Amino acid sequence: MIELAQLRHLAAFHQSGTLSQAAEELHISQPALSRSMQKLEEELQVPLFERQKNKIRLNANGQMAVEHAQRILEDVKEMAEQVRALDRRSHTIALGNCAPAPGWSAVPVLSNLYPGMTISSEVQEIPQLIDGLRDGTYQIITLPYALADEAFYCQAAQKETLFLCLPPKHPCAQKVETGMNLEEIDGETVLLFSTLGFWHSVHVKLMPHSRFLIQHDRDTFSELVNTTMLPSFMTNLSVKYFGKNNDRVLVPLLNPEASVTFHFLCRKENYKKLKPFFRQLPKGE
Amino acid sequence: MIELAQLRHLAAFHQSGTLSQAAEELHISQPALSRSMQKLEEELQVPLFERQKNKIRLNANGQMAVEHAQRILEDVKEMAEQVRALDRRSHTIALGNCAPAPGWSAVPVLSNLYPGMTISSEVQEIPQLIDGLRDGTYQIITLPYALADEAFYCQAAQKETLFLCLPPKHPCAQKVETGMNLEEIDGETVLLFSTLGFWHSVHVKLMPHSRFLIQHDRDTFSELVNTTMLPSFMTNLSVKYFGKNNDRVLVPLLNPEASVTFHFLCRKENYKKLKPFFRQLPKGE
DNA sequence: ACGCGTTACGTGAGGCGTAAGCATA
DNA sequence: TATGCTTACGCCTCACGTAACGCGT
Repeated sequence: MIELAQLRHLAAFHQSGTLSQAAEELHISQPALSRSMQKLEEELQVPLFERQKNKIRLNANGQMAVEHAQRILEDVKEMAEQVRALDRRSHTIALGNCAPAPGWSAVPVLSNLYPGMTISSEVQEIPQLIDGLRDGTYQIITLPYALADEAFYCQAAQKETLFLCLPPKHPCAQKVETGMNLEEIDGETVLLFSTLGFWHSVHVKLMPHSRFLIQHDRDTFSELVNTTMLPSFMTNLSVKYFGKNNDRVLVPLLNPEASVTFHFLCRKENYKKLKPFFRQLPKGE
Repeated sequence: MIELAQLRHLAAFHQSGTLSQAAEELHISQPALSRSMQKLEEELQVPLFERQKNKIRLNANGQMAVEHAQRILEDVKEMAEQVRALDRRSHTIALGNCAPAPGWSAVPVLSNLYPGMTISSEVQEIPQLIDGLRDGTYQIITLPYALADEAFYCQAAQKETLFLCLPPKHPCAQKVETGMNLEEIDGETVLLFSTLGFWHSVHVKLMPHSRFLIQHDRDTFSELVNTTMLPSFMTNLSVKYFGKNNDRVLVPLLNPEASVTFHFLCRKENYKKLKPFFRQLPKGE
């Protein structure tokens, strides 16, 4: 019976060109490799090498055998990877979010309800979220709107409201009671924390003339908020989950886009398992 | 390291459904198989089975693994087959003929010139011969005409001439000196020996109204030739190689199609090796 | 009680490394 | 002389079979 060890040996010889070198790379002795190849020839009932007294090289049969061997070894590797990936998927609940906030509330709930499961949570573009829910990349996704789809269960959850975050001396800070429209500061440079998901597109849409200084490090971001006069954003949820540890004024925004209700979706066939999660989702603000 | 033995064991289990039965089919003990599967799981770092106390079955991981395993085992089998086939080809000279006669002369010559080589000779349709020469199925082919092709070397050899083989009392038997045209007996039932190659199409073309009683067994054919009044065919070459052991009259045929010159072809890159053969080919009749 | 799967234990085949031999550059 | 492949020989691992056990039907 042909064994993978022999194919590994053959492939190694093909790479190295000599038995001695291949043996070294395989961490076996050179005679062992020599015998292994002899046995492979025996089992195929076909010579794979042209041998001279102290020289050996692949013949046409051997070259064809090497090609097959490489493919087979690749396939074995792929088998291991795919099976491991499948197993991994069965132990993880993948959550795909349109913005950071839904993850803040959902991840702890999932961890509690499904101990032993790995919970993954990431922010992604909306079309990829929907595709991902369909193809199994995600078990749960969040959208900033309701989506009617035969294959999906969809439930409304938290509402997130955007506030402009201004230094007290900013001209607009006085509108803290009345609220304001985002267009009023269009053109001003704004500090943003990265991976805001769909919120980013809202900003770009309502403030087409602004420059956005995107910070990927949370500490750097906080530092900049405190040490510059630049406007930035907070939301009811970011305050709830991370607090508001600065002296900035939170001015409500009157644009309808500044307030959304997150919806959690899963494939209908998964709803049964995820029901406890959906029942425990926070509602309202 | 995963080994093919483990994949064979896994596939066997999938087929059988129980370890005991699979072990029996594999001709190993049931505990050995149990351990083998445990080791495979260990190497994949993933459970492949759902185990109850005295029950075991594949889980989702296992099912995926089985599919991969089956494919891999198929590929290994195919590797062996293809390598063996390649080796076989390198030890055989495959001769493809448009009619039986060229093989009669060529095979002994090839056997002499290339001892140790297996000589295969078969009759095939002309288009398949040409394709086969191109794709390596044949090293040498014979055609009833010259073929000019950049890739081929082509050399004329023997001429074969068709005779009508009639019982002495047949009305046409008197034309043994003058010769006759095949059309004169169109409509009569004729005895044919099988695998005549392109000759068959000649018969059908010149005698469209005749019925052909095709015999695949040479003894039966000879028997029928001798015991019936039916016409049949012989050629200068069939007489030369097999003799004419009956009392039939051989009437020459005047149709131009009744006489052909065989041409032997090989791919130009093979000509060097086959040169001795081509130089020893019989010429003329 | 029987069938099936796992664990325990001793054994033997087979693959391994070392050493020696031989041919070539 | 150095390099590289093969053969000889003894060792040791590892996969095997037998036996014993546990559990469910």
